[in-house]
Amino acid sequence: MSKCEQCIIRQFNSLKALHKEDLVRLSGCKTTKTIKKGEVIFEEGENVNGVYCIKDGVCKLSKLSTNGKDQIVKLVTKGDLLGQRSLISDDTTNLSAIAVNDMEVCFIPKSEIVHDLKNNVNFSMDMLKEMADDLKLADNVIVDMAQKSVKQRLAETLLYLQDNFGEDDEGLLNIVLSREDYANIVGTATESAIRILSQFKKDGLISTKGKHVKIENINALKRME
Amino acid sequence: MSKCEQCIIRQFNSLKALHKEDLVRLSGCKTTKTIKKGEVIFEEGENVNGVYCIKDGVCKLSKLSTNGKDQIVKLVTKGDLLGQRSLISDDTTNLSAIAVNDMEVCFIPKSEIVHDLKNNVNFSMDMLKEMADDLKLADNVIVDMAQKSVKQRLAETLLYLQDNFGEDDEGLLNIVLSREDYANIVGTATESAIRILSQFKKDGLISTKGKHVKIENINALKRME
DNA sequence: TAAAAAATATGATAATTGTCAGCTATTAAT
DNA sequence: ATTAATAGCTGACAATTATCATATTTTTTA
Repeated sequence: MSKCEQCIIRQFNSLKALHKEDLVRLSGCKTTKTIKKGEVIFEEGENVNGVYCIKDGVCKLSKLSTNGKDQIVKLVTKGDLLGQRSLISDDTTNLSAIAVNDMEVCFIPKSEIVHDLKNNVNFSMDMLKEMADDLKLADNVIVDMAQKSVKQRLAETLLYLQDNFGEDDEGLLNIVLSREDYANIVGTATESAIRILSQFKKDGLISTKGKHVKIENINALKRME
Repeated sequence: MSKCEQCIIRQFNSLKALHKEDLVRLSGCKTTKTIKKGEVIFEEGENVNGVYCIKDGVCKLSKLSTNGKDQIVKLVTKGDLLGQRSLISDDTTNLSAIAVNDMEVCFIPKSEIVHDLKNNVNFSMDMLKEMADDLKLADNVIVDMAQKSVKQRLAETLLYLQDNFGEDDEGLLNIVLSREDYANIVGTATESAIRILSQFKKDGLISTKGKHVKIENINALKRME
């Protein structure tokens, strides 16, 4: 069993504010899980009762709309925490979390996190800061959803993926999403997402290799925003 | 000059977690302002350098999209705090705040709030909780923007206004917005908002008296969601 | 490996929403 | 009180996006 105090992942999230003795304590009660692509980590309305620290992989946070379609609100990845929002609000989770690829995560029980929030100002302040940053990002998403066309949102999504996940040596995006996922991120019908991606391909903005996407003309995509 | 420790407004926000001596300190450095309808409290990109506690009135938080249109992200009202997000992120504000009607607010300098955040766990935890709740609401707005029609969003907005601002003895909503404001809340063209409100009127879902709106058939509005 | 299932792709069409123009009513300014 | 400015309203039309139908390709399962 790996030890939190030796884990470098914590440097990327609020857990970095914890002291060595706290990390040792967390190590003692955390559980490490492997999650297969497509597996549900938790579902909207559930009690999560803790926080996941993502050691590897990516998952999508989505919410079912009354029209029966899933909206992906956020992609959460290596280094991020998962489940803080509902833990802090002492609420069931408002989002479902589903693995986009194989993941490795550590689950830390709620009581431990609450203990540290109450006893370590640096930790709670860092968590507060993360939350404030998330809120700013969410505001930006709201504005994009409300004011931009599907084409613009899809272009932005591609740039976002490039920025956040990078590309491999062939230039292919380091994250693979289904067309349905793309549609659920930009909030459109799957057919519309497919159509626009095809158009982008025709126009030389992107190319594809199987399900992998490569950005060919980043400036043209940026100009669409 | 009124005193924070005697002000009942603080019961409605995180300031309730402060102790009497802290409130006395805040009283000494806060400034009370009257803001006229339409006045700008702060603008996107500015340094706010503190938090506003809203004693009376309503303001809209909006963001300018690249297409030149304003998107109203949130309405902030009596009892709410304003400016926490950017204070905590130590960032310029991402939103503009404009008074929807005449307001009375108290401005508390950043240094004071930061002092209390670091020294009063109850205060920082409450702030964290507020932020988490805001994030949940923002997620809901994202899903609505992405998945619902303009008509559905407008119906929801009317119900939201009814819930949050109530109605007077004639049944008129206790908040008056321009058609442009309605459009900027739901993220549509002003003409579209006008058209749909007219349709709602024809269908007997609402009635209007000048700029005041009255909800006539709440169930029909709810059924649209 | 063959069959079944799922994902991707594309066309046709309908529904929704945006844009532009012009007009009326209301509010503000002189 | 009159004029100017703003807000509200409506029609016509264009653009965007959703829906439904149907191939085709890819992936999964037996």
